[in-house]
Amino acid sequence: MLTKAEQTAEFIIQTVAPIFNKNGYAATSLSDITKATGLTKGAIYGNFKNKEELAIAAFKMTEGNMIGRIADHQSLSKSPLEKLFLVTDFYRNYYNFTQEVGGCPVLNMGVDAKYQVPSLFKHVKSAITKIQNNVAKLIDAGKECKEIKEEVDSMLYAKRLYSMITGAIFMTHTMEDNSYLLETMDQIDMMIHKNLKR
Amino acid sequence: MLTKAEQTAEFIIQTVAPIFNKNGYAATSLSDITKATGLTKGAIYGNFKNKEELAIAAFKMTEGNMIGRIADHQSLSKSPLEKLFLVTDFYRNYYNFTQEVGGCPVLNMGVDAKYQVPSLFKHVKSAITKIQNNVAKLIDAGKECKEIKEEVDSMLYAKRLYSMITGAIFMTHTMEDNSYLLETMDQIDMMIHKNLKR
DNA sequence: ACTAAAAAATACCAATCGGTATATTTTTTA
DNA sequence: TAAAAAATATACCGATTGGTATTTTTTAGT
Repeated sequence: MLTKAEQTAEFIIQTVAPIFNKNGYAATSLSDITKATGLTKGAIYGNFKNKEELAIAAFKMTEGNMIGRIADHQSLSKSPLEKLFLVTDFYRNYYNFTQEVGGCPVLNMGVDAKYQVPSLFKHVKSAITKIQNNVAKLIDAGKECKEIKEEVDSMLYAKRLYSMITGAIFMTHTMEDNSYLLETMDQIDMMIHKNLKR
Repeated sequence: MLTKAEQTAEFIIQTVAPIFNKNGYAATSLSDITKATGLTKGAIYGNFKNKEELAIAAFKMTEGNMIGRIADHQSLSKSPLEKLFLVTDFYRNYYNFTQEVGGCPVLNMGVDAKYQVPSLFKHVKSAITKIQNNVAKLIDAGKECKEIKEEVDSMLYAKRLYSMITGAIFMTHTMEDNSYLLETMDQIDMMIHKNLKR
């Protein structure tokens, strides 16, 4: 059973994560946080050391949630190649998903935290590495079961894939036009068919 | 001849642009601005209505500078197809360029200003539209002089190109690894050869 | 060189910032 | 159910925020 404090901490994180994600670290004030949660500074600082630690906790929660969703979606198929297509399939609905949480956490915090909150920025880098490695491993597994060409450079394609996806996320969000995301996923699917598939 | 005020305004913009670009709008304080310029608030507010107007002026300057550099680089060739390759060539050196000015202004401000400074965000969108239209026009010109296939959708490819470039910029900056930018430019060059070139 | 106008510096404003020490309330445990 | 412990609220801190009114300095025109 969770203690009261653990419940509160979880509640604060859930409430505050989209605010940090939307507004960025500096533009999210303690009063924004108390107003949104309905709690006082006492409760916030009783559960978190400071604003920075709270922002990190919030990002880690959102990151975990996101990676979990991708993993869940991938589990729809056993085939590595199919799982790759499920990745693009996941990102086809990403605009809706990210609007719930105030934009893409990796993109937003990657830009926001870089020069402002190095401790948080490290977590962004690690999140990217995780997602990228997941794709690389998928490609390797695809080679092993003869679905994917032996000669493809899995890391090169993992980087390509995630780089393209992130670009599409940025464009869709700033141009407020989902077609960037959809067209890029089509393009990636084509790439998988042409360059990866055996 | 420029008046004193015009000189000062220009100096303030030049000094302050990289700071806004690096730190974002909210995290750039008036005291950051006075410290960097060596001027007082009186001088700042004598030349700009407020922080917001200054941030916009700073972005417009950086944007103009950037678009100018792309245009200059394109003028190295008369051929539309060659100009397309010069675009990717430009972005191969983009990591160095952006480190001077504290990161990519379009990317940074696109993320930073979206929910914070709508007036500034509009300018980011317009900057993207300009660059994208420039690429689309290049493709159209390429069709006209028979360098590029008649059937290619110029807008689709302009969006693809800029989306991929932006993704690579983000990845290179947050992973602090220039290979994303270089590999993406290789990939785009390949795409031009295979899908656009006649 | 003198003067009017423009520009920049100074001094100040209320509001808000992140954070803390203390008091109060709510849980938990005995 | 009473006491101990944990969690939350209150009240406060100095520093800084963006912005302005006023004074001083500098520039430009004669």
